[in-house]
Amino acid sequence: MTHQPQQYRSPDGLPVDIAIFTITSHAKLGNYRMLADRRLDVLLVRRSASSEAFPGCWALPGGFSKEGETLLEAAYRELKEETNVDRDVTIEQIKTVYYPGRDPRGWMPSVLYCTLVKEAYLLKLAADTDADEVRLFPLDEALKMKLAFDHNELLQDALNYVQTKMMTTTIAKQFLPEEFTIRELYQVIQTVVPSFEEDIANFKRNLMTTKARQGLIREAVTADGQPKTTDRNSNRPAQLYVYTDYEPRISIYNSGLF
Amino acid sequence: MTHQPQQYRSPDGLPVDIAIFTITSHAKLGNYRMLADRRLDVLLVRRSASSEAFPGCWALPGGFSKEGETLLEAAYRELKEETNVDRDVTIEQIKTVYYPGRDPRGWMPSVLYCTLVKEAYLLKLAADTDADEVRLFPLDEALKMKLAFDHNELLQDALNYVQTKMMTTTIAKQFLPEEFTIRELYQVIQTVVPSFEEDIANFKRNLMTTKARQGLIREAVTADGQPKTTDRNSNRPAQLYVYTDYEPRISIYNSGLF
DNA sequence: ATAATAGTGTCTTTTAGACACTATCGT
DNA sequence: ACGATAGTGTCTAAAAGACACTATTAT
Repeated sequence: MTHQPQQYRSPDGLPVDIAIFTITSHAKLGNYRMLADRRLDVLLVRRSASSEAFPGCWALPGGFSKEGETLLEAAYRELKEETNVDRDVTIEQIKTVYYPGRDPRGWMPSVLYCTLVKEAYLLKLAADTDADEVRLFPLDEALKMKLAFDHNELLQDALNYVQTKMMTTTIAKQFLPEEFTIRELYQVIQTVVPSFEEDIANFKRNLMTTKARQGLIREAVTADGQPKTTDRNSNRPAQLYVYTDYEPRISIYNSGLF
Repeated sequence: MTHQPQQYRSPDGLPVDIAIFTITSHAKLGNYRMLADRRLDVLLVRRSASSEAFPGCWALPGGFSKEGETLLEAAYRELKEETNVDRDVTIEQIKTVYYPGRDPRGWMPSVLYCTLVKEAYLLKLAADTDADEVRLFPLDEALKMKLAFDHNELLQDALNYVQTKMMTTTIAKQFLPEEFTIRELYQVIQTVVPSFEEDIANFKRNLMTTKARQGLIREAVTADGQPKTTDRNSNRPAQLYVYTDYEPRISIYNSGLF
């Protein structure tokens, strides 16, 4: 990389880190079709053994934004480099950290992003990459590890952000297929925010029939207008739903605390 | 791809901009004590006529973070430099922008912060500074001006952030005295989020008696345990309240849309 | 008495929560 | 018939919303 001498010499990019979350499914054994267990995972990469700082440590993926590239573009590039995901995923900026001593090597801010990726998009990951270099960790496990730099804090910040957004926006859709069942929606919310608990019958009614949430999701229908169902979670088919583009401005799943 | 050691020298700071909001009071004329009108204002500074970029333009205050200083410390320093406020105010980070061509002079990201300052803290501002260089603008006016750089967008982002937080957290307290009336609280919310409208009698009842919001604010009492009142807004004294440290995790003022 | 804000009371509708119950399907 | 999930119905309690009413104070 070349640069012009200036009053202060500066890089043409900024360091960008990204927390890539996914929900993995773990089928239960049994004679009947049952709901899979689900778990929140985060993708970490291992720093090379010859790294100057934190060699061999697991860390959030990241890199420098390049000349002519926005920060968000750099985040998308990182995502693609690590997971080969090059699809319609949303990436959001969480925060920027910079304080003296953050990196033993000197000046090193970091702009933290996060994204929620459907499990299906990551199927190739296991096949294509060396699991000793890039892999998904269960979130609670990752939080207990000693990550490089201040990545434990960054990961916690990202988690808090996602949990808040999960209860106040429709980001659950990023973890769900286009068409999903009420139970799947409920399960996604609970996987991200375990303290969310509600009678599922009431959950459905509150979601579908109260004024403030009317139109948040609607029933999926086939080409000829018939209700669309799936039997992927149970023998008895269940109604599918889709999100509309309505974004309520409060906690969208109940009107009290969660 | 993780961070590479840098091959180039770099600045030891980052540019920091700060949106400083306040609510100004404007007393109405009349023979009786009346509630003041309130308005949301933002502080802007004028760039010098000899600036290389955007000379003479109004802009959000900002500057570079210094060596040995965190970004947040830099934001506090900026706040003090512009307003002489050196008190218990909260400053929050909103976002970081960086994209090619943002600054005609070259590399220029910006880390945007915002803060809410009580009007009382800014009383000296008018006296101490040249109003042609630093002054408060009504927010709607500021949004219509042609500000330097991308500060129109930054200001809008800051406003959106504050509006969202106003409805989902207790930041209203940053605009209020320690002890305030229900009406003052209501007025602050409405000043920041004009679409918030509610029968004030119901507002009070919902705030004080519903389970999810129980304990959010409580009645102020004197040393001997008597209810504390004020007559600053009306001839009839009104009960004062204080915030507790309870932070509900939903829209805290009603359970529907706002 | 009046103007202004503070505060109470009551009635109706909507929403929340608990929980028992029925339905469907593959094995 | 059974296991599992899907979905319905009903009763009670809590909350929201509309709105009329009373209270307090300086002038």
